[in-house]
Amino acid sequence: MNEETKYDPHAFEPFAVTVDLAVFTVRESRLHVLLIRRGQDPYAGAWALPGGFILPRECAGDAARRELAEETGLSQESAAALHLEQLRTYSDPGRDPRMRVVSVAYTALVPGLPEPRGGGDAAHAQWMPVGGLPELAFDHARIITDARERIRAKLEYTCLATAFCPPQFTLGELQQVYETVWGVELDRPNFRRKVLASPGFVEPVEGAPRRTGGRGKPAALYRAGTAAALHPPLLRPERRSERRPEGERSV
Amino acid sequence: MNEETKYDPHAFEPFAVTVDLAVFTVRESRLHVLLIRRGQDPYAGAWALPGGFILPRECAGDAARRELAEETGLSQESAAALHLEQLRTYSDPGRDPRMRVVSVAYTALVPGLPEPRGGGDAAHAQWMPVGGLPELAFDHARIITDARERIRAKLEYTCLATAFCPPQFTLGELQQVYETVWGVELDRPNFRRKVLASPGFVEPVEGAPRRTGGRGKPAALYRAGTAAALHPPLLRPERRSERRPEGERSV
DNA sequence: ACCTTTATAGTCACTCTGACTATAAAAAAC
DNA sequence: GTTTTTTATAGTCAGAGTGACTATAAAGGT
Repeated sequence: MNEETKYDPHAFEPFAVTVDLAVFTVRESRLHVLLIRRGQDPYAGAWALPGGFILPRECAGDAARRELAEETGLSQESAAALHLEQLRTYSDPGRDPRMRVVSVAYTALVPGLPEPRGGGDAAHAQWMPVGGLPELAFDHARIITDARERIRAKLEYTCLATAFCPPQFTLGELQQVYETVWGVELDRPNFRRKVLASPGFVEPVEGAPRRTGGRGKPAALYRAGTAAALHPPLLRPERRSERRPEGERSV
Repeated sequence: MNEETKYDPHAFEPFAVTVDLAVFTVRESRLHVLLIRRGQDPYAGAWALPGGFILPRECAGDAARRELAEETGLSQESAAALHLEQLRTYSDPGRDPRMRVVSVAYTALVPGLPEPRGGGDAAHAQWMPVGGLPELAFDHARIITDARERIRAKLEYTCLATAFCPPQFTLGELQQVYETVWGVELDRPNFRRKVLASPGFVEPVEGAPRRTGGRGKPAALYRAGTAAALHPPLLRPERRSERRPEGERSV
């Protein structure tokens, strides 16, 4: 920042700085986002992303973890273990009708099961499928759109998908994550081959295979590996069809 | 944001919100970043990224464009044409010793030539090679590190590299961008083959080939294509060696 | 003229990928 | 209890993509 010639704290109206959280999970083969119902104006009664003000001695990431713990009833420790990633900052002057609010949006991915139960803010927290969301407060619909696109892209070249899975999971469950987030069907043997060929993506668990509700042959269990990036990347099939038609090639 | 239970503008010390700009260019096969010398404390005399406060009725992106135009002497129009991308927001409570400053960092890529000349803030603006930067003010060294990593990654799967090139460029120049940003040497025929096979990455210009300072065979000229994403991606060679050794494969 | 330099064309083996077939092991249907 | 269905896993094959490399073309330098 170059405040040298412009620094005058009174020359500017105060900015409020908040965090917003786009927390996603996969349930019943559908992507869900965590929403809360607003109790006050503006947008009283509307659904909104969880979030809140950054405290004076707190960075945005800490604020996001704190809000997430508060509003989902998660313990501070399990919130600390979550995959939380800064998405981007929304600063449109009109995005909050009351005052100038700049919001740093974060994305978190959680395994399917945990129901948001909660003390305090979590009273009205609820998972909603991202298809057919209601009207959302502020620019939160935009934030969700951006977050979804970010997740879609990151599944291609990172190991992020395991963040949607419980500590132990089958390759079928991992494939469901990809299929749900990308909205495509993938060939099972090919998916398996690529995942297992990506070093550090998943590691086999030596325990017994699971079967529980499953109708077919029991699947082997895996846990998330240590790698963060995926090489080679797992490209989504759609994009391949953006290929230029034959004969149009340059030179 | 969930201000419903917490909204009290006086409960929080005011936050200042700024933008910081990490503007890169490739000169003489080295990546350079645009820095300005600070005239005032804190960090008087130190080098810093250009940037400044967001105005009351301005979003962060507009502020970034305005500051960039002011501090590089670019016209507002050419600044509007630049590739400007939000990097991330830095909100550490101690990052500015004077007060709580949250800064939204942006990355911009410009073609090699334009020397920052400037009215106003630009008086002390200068391109500095990213290898061996001096001590920087605030957390700006961190911002530059993050920005470089972002650019390195985006060259793989987007057409971003053309933003470093003038309107017309040779494939050799484009390759230099990759080699400079990635810090690797690439095989020229293979690079050529991959770029031309990526639909919409570059388009041939029908004019005469250039030769100017060149010592060898004149190269054909290209301009940036219309595509934003690169399929298939141009993976940097380093990462391939992260491959897991033979025999360690799961299952 | 020759050498050097850069651009461009092409080759070849290897890998990766998508599409597909086959087999195994469980639950559900009969 | 046998058959059918379902899911997991193994394997095959052709085509695309890639790295390493060779060859030729067209300029400037000596």
